[in-house]
Amino acid sequence: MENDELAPHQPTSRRQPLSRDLILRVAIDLMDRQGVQQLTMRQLGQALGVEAMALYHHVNGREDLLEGVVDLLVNEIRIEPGAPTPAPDGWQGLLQWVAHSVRDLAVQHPNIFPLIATRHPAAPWLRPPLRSLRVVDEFLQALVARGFTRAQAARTYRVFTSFLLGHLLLESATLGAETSPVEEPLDEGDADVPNQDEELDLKEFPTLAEFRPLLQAHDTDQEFEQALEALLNRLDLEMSQ
Amino acid sequence: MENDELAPHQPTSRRQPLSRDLILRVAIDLMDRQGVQQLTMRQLGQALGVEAMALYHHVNGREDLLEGVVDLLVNEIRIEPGAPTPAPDGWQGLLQWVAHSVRDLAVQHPNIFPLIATRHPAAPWLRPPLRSLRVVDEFLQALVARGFTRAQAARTYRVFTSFLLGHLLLESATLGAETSPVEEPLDEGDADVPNQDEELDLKEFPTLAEFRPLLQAHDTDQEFEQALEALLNRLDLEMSQ
DNA sequence: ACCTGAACACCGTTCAAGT
DNA sequence: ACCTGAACACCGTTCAAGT
Repeated sequence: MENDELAPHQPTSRRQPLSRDLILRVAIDLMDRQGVQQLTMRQLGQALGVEAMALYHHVNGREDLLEGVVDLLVNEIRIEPGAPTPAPDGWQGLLQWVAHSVRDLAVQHPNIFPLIATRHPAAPWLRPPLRSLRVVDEFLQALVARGFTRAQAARTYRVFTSFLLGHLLLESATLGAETSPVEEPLDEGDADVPNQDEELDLKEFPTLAEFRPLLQAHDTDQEFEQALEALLNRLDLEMSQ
Repeated sequence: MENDELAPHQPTSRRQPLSRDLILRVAIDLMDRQGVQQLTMRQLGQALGVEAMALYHHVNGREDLLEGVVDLLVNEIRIEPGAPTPAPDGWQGLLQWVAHSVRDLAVQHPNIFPLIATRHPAAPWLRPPLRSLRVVDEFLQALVARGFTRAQAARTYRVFTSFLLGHLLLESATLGAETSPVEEPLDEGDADVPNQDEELDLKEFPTLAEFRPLLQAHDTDQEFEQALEALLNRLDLEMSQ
């Protein structure tokens, strides 16, 4: 019943030597399960079979740890597909590929994506979620290689990051709502109405009550594809002017 | 040189009686200046001329405080203009109005907007930044009043919130980067190159170095208007099908 | 070289006690 | 009714000391 129930990443036996990379990966694992705020240096140390203070030899404090986690995850984004899949030869295909690559990241780490979305990048002209130098460099190069002028590529970077951030932050929030426990304030006096999981008083908002089924019933995948399609059309229009 | 330099909201003289609303407003004031993370119950108490423990009579802990701040700010969003300005009679005019209303909020509180963007709403079908029951109710009603079917209104709510979140979170991040101090890790050995404010090593990324001026030079206002325009066109197209 | 023990300066939060 | 003092169980982080 205590809080040491989460299985440590390593069994009690031998442990790997500490390294920044190992620390970051275990941190990601813990954050995926509990959320970012609940991750503690002491808990992270324990999961690695080490005292918390040992982490400071590989990581420059908690802020640096979070920065490292964000950087590691963002750098997993692939701008061009790997060997088996051929590189898309049109810019539309490229943007589709990148969009899905980033979406996979958001869906796999819904509890961490808000951190990626809100941490200040190294420079103000870097925009989450494409906020690592390597990734942005590759992205812009890939667009230029497909015929964009530099001004068009820069503009596309801005429009595209806005699109990804809006859609994926909302999608990850929905996914994260189940995983990440939000402590209930407790006690309401009379626990009379046992309204399922969703305890929400819509008496004052009849319009909203009417709309509720419509608001929850929607196809996330399809809407992402549609919005992406609309974005590509818009860019196509701008390009040809 | 200590940390009690920020002027308390009240002069040392007499102070107003404590209330949830006053507490929230002072909290907002402090968060605007220092960022969310740095706000402490003890510091907030001090700014109100009171011990931290006194806050717990009006606010249900720190989480509830943050929730209250988000709720208060989101409820400042006006769906229809007030008395002097006439209500827009088309849905395009309505969405324009709301978009600017939300944008004002983001620009006035760039340090708090990430909190609004990432906190889990009361229900999974509520989407930041339009995440208060009253605001969403009014929003949907306003759309229906302008001829939308309910399905169209619900869909517009989703598309519109995605749009706002993407654009405004990125805009507020740029604004917040100046206000919110990020502690520098310090010491790099040789402090040889005194490169202005922006200390970033682009040697490995020549493409990026080339692009940098293009990436920072852009008109935020104009791009917001253009993107909004494009969104309205897209919705218009969908409507007429 | 890498990790630990003990300590410091903080947190949020509780609760009995004051007025 | 509302606020305070003192205390509890935590934090992140430091630093001298161990091996």
